[in-house]
Order: sequence, then C-alpha cells, then structure tokens
Amino acid sequence: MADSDESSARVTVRTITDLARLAGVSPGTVSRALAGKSLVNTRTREKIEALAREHGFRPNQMASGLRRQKTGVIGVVIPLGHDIRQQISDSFFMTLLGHLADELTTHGYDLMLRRVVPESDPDWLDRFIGSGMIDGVIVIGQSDQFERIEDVADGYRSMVVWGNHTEGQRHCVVGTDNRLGGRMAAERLIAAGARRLAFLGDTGPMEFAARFAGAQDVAARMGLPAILPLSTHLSPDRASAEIAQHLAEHGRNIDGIFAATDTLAALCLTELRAQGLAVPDDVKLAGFDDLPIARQTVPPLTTVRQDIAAGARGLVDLLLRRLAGEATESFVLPPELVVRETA
Amino acid sequence: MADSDESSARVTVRTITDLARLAGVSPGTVSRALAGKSLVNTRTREKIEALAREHGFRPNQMASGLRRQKTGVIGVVIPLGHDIRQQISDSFFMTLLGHLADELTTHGYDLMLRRVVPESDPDWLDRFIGSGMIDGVIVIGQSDQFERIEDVADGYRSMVVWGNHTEGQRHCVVGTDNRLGGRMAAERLIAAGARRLAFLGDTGPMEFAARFAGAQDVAARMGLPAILPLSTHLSPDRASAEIAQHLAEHGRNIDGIFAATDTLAALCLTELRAQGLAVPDDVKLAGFDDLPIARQTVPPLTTVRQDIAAGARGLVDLLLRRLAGEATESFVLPPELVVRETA
DNA sequence: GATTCTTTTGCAAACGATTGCAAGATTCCT
DNA sequence: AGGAATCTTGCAATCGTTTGCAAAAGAATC
Repeated sequence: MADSDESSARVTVRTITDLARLAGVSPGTVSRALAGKSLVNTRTREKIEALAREHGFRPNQMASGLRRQKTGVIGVVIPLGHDIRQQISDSFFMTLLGHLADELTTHGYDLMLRRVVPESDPDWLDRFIGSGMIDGVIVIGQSDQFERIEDVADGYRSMVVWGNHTEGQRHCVVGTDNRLGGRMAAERLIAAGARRLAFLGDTGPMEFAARFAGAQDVAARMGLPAILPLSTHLSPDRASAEIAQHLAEHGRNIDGIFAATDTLAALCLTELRAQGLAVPDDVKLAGFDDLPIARQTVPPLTTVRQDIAAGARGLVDLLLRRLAGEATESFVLPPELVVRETA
Repeated sequence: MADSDESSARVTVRTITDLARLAGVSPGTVSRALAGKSLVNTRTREKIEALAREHGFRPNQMASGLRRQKTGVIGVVIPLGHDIRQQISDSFFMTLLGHLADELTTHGYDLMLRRVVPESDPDWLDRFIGSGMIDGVIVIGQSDQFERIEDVADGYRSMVVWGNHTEGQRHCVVGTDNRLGGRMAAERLIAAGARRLAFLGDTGPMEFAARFAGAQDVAARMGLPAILPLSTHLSPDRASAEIAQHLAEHGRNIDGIFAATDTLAALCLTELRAQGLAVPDDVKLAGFDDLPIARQTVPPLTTVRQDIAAGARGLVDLLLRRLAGEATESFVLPPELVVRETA
C-alpha cells in the first residue's frame, strides 16, 4: 500500500508487466490503456498513463513489432552501382533522403538506412525485405539493378522506387520525366545558339540515359549532328581530371554542353574557365537538378529543376497506400527549365 | 521422402520451424546451424544451410532481437535546433551521415535515422533510446541540447556525440577542435592583411561559438579590434538576404570575414561580388569544413578542413567500444588550414 | 564389452507486448 | 429486485528466435 507508493520512485519499470504490477492491474490492461483503446475505463487509463509518464516507460518496439507483425519502420536503400563512391557526396540523393526522413516521421514511421553494393552482394534487396525489420522499402535510384527490382516487385508489394519510368515496367516508381528534361535542356542550348552539342556524364544509369536520349531527340529533330557523349565518373576528384581531358580533346569542336547533373556542370564550369573557354559566349552549358550550387556558380547555371520535396512526398504517399493494400500507378514529375546565365 | 523433395520447392518457409521440419531436425538445431555455432554437426549444418539458401530463408530480426536483447541497429539522430530547416541541405551533416552509414555497415550494424525537433518534443533522446529498437545512439550535433545530452549520458553508456568538446563534460564526444580551427582562420585572414574582422554565422550552436571564440583569441592577442559578429540563419534562402543586409551595413568597414561554414562563405562570396567588393583585394574571406564547394567557388575558398571520414570512423569506433563495456575518452580531431585564393 | 568422455541433438522456457475469449463488475430496464 | 445489456478486466496463447539443461548418440578407453 504505502509501500507501493514509496518504492514506486526507485523501482525500475522496464516492461509492461512491471507497470501492471505497480498499477495493480494485468499486463493486458496496461497494453490496452497505452494503446489508447476504448475498451479500458477512463480512470484506469489515466492512472496508468500517469505512472508510465512518471517512470518514463516506453513499450519495447521489438516485442510489439514481433507480435503485431509490423515494425513501424520503412527501409530506405541506396544501391551503389558501378561507381561506388558516386553518391556519397551527391547532394541530390542526400537532399532527397532528408525530405524522406521528414515525410516518414510525419506519418509516424522510422527510417532505416542501408547503402549497398549490389555487385558484391547480389542478394541486397531480398535480404533487406526478408529481415523482418521493415514494413516497406524505398529504393533510391535504380542504378544498374532494374531487372532485380522488377523481379522482386512481382512478389513484394510494399516497395516504391525513385528513378526512371519505362513503359510497361512492373515496379512502382516515382521520378522526374528525364527524357522530357533532356529535351528541355537541349532546346535551351540550341535556342541560345549552340549547334554542336555534347553530353557530359555516364550514360549507364537509366536516368542519365533518358536525359541523353531526350537531348538526342531534339538534335535529330532539328537536323543537328548527333550529340557527343563524354563519359565521366561522378565523384568530384576523378571527374575533374576526366572533364579536363574531354575538354582538351573536344572543347574547340563543341559549343554546347548538357551535363547530367549540376554537380558535373559546376566542375565543368571550372574546367572551362581553366581552359580559357568563355561561358556562355564560347560554350553554352546546362545542368540538371537545380541544386543549391546552381545559383552559386559564376555565372549561375541554367538547369532543369527536379522537385525533390514533391518527389519525397510522392514516394511516401504511394508507399503508404501500397501498405494499405491499394494498387498504385507510378508517378512522373514534370521537370522545369530554369534559365540563368550559362545558356 | 520423395514427397519432401517434391513439395520443398513450393512450400513457403518463413520461420525457423518451417525449415526445421523440412530438414527433419528441431528448431533449436536450425538456429544453431544458421548462427554458425560449433555445437552442430558439420553435415547437418551444411544440409540446413543449403535448404535455407534454396528457399531464401532469413531469420526474423525482430524475434531474434527480442530474444537476444540486442538489435544490431544503431540509431543516428539529428537534433534540429532553432532553425528547423538548417541542416536539410547542409552537406556537412549529410556527408558525415554517408560515412557513418558505410562505417556501421562494415561493422555489421544497421542504421536507423531520426531527425527531431527538440523544441516540440523535449523527450526526443529518451524516446529513441527507450524504444528498444537500437543498441546505441549517435547524436549528430549538440545543437542547443547540451544539457539534455549530459543528463542522459549519466544513465546511458551507449551513446557518442558529434560536436564540440568542453572541459569536464560527461558525454563522450567526437569532433574537430573548433577553437583551434577558429584561430587558424583568423590568423590566416590577418596574415593576408585583414585587420577589421567579422564573423558570419549564428554563434548560438556550440561549435560555432567555439570557432568564433578562437578567432577572438587571435584578434585579442594581436591587439586588433573585437570581431564583429554577423548573425545569420543557415538555410540558403534566408541567409542570402541576411548576408546582403549585413554587407550593405558593414561591408565598407571590414576587410576580413570568417564564415562559420563553407556554405555561408560561398553565399557570402556571391553577395560580395554583387556589392562590388573584390575578394581577396577588398575583403579576405575564410570558410570552415572544406566541403567540395570550397574548390569550386570563384575564387576558390580558403578554409579550415574537418576530416569528416575520420570523424565518422571515430564515432563508430568509440561507440562500439562503449557497447563492449570499455570506458572511452572523447576524441578531438585536429583541424587543418587549406589556403586557396580568398585569403 | 562395459565404462567414461565428447559431440550432437531436442525440449521447453524465455524475450515483452498484443488480443480473442470469457468471466466479473456495472448499469439499465421493467 | 431480477434479469438483460454493456463495460472492464484478466487469462493465456501467440509472434519467431535463442539457449540452458539434459538426454541420446557416438567415440574413446581399459
């Protein structure tokens, strides 16, 4: 009696059973009270809640997850393709991740982050899904794993992917219309006076391939020569040298560059300057993403904007609807041309 | 007999018990086999492993976690102080996060990410720790939550913090010697000819306060006037206007600016140019972090480098040692001055 | 071949929360 | 007051793995 009051402060209450003992009820009742179910008497509930607060008690999520067969955790996985370090400093992915974290939190989910190297771990996606730790998964970027994702999608519904949409694909994807974005960039370069275009970046990843294809569409339609692909790694240290090399070789033969990302465009700008090529007078330049850096280059970058926040909202929204059993279509975001001073 | 072979392909094996039935052994044995324990006969183990592989079976981590009282997950939490959106695009934090993900993965841990707003959720840290979902926690940035972190540290050992080290503090921290870094920056500005210095950034967060204090040390020692603090938000949209305002007001009275981060320095560079102030001729400028952007500004930024990768390694290393029961000291990284062209 | 040691296995009790079912306590009607 | 209807509560099984203990099987010893 008085005993329970006196000792209550120093007893550690770790489990729902401890709390039940303290409150003089059964564990089941405590569980129901804390879950806010209507089946428990208001007075009892308040008493239990007060005790829980007093002792800083929180139900163990592992146990709860096990019993309810859901964890309240969404997995976010970034497959690192060819270029292992590619995304580490890629602010596009990181920004998307930040928005995802916010969006998931808002909906009461936690976020479990995993970066994987598919090449050395072919089983990456099944492993994550099969771990029993996550209710669903968001894949950030298809990298070169399109087929594997397709395979998984057939048997697992709780997945959405950031990336490129291809006609007839079976996994649910959210992403910008890269091909259209590519067209916009090329059209702008041409409108600014460029005729001999180059594409800077790796055309392996689907998103980039689509951007390149879009630009090609325009060049072909306008009767211009085919666009010259200048392949580059994404990590800044390797990219700079490669870009310098490309420019030394082709710089005088081209007058318009469409860079696969703003990050590459910014590096390219530096190299152009180093080689004495004026932007936009000698060479027009367009990027992709509209990252913060695009405003800060000199001159500021003309680029194609992706609405990252909207993308994150779309991903989470679609995933939650799939968790609820709904069938969902892919969601393609419109790109937007942002004209600044490089083209 | 033949039955088990024929049906084995189409039976779904979700639990260790399913697999045990298939292998004709008890669940306990399967568990031991999969855990690679020496107590199980090599032949049985191989048979079980083969079956597991064939059916793509993975033990449920929730159940395992519950039973073993450890989850294999490390929580990473980013407290968002005054300025809610401050870190969203702050590539410093994001880069650190990337390295942490790599480092934790290497050691077999998963990463659970949480961004919290302490102001609206005073209980953020206990909630995370008490959730039972994580074996330990890494706090990225002390923000304005120093005291709360100290409180928690008294009762919870499995925590390390990225941030500033203060004499006599009780939580284990990894971070750059910000004060020393601040001294380096100020010394460089002065060596480059600056005499009337300003500090650009919010001096609220401890790290920034220490950088400011370091710069003050030098100014005082050299008999220069006190450094003018120019308070700024970190989010790029608000920061630009604020910087412009500061420069309009004080731009002609100062000849050296120490920016709290490279991001701010880059924005500042843009505004300086807009207001017709030449760098480094009229005004010297130094940043902090040595983010990729520091190389790409025009002119490239003189800055103080933090070794982010080493920081991530240190955080994980210390945390793992604490999980193992070791007592650990805080770990202070040396900053490094990188002289480029702005000072 | 009997006895003692090792290996290898199975049994069953945890881990901590949730929930269907049924019993006990209240309330409401007539 | 008696009985039906409604609220609250407790009981006990369950989620899927792990692990101490003891039994069974095999190997080694005399």
